[in-house]
Amino acid sequence: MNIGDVATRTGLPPKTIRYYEDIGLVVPGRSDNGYRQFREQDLHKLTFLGRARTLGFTIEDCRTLLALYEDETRASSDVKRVAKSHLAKIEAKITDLQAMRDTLTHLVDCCAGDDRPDCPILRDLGSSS
Amino acid sequence: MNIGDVATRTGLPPKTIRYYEDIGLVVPGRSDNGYRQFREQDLHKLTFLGRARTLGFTIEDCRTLLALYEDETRASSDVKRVAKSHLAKIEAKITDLQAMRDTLTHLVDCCAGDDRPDCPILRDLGSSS
DNA sequence: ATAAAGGTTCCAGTTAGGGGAAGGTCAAGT
DNA sequence: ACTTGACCTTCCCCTAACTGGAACCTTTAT
Repeated sequence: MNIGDVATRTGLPPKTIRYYEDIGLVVPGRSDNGYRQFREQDLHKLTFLGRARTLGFTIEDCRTLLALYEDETRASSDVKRVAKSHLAKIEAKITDLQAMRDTLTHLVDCCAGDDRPDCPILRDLGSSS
Repeated sequence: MNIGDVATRTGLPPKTIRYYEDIGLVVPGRSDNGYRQFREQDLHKLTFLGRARTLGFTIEDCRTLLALYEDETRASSDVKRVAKSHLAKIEAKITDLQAMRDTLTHLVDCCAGDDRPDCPILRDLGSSS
């Protein structure tokens, strides 16, 4: 299977697939003409990667998860640890963003948004707090 | 005032302050020895930048906001527009992260996390859905 | 005199790819 | 047989917003 077909079937852009080969996440074979040749196994791995990335795992997380995925003797606790650590980061980010949102919402609500120059948003940004 | 003092008073690292000069957000003077000399006005601008960045505005947003801040004749609606656009992006990100969190939470809850290899997390990642 | 603490510039690296150039290959149509 | 267009290849530069480090200079304290 050529890279275009893999791209279609996994939903990943060809560029991304080549990148994943570059950093050693997949190792497709090569045809005589130099084209990459993907097997079902590669496709499966790439699908795995796409799904993990959708869930916000970093590439390094993906590398770890992929190794666990391929290790038939792994302990599920190892996987759970990675997932929980990632989950904690996501929750921290959500908390951060919510704080930003709350502050900004308040400021936006306070701003008249008309032709006059007076603006509570700028007033807040200009204060040291 | 030297960069170190400015760093202390604004909470921004010296590296960041130099970077902001590089990209033209502040233009401190120079002493005979080549050291940057910051005035109160620069300090004020940097504080503004620090606060705006804390609220997640991009550097380009900051550039816009700073220009509005310095323009005594701006319309508050211009500021409000930038803020609302940023707010929308923040809310989109929160929604994204919440979806990730919900999926991951579910998966983590389903995983025994023991010595056995069976793991719903990997099972999910491996499936095309 | 010397050493520590501060300042300077410049270069490289970070994430996870995206854009685009220059060129080789393959299948179809004329 | 030739050409066209779609596909593939490698290569290099670009992104955001800094951070780290090297090599070097200046000021301050001992």
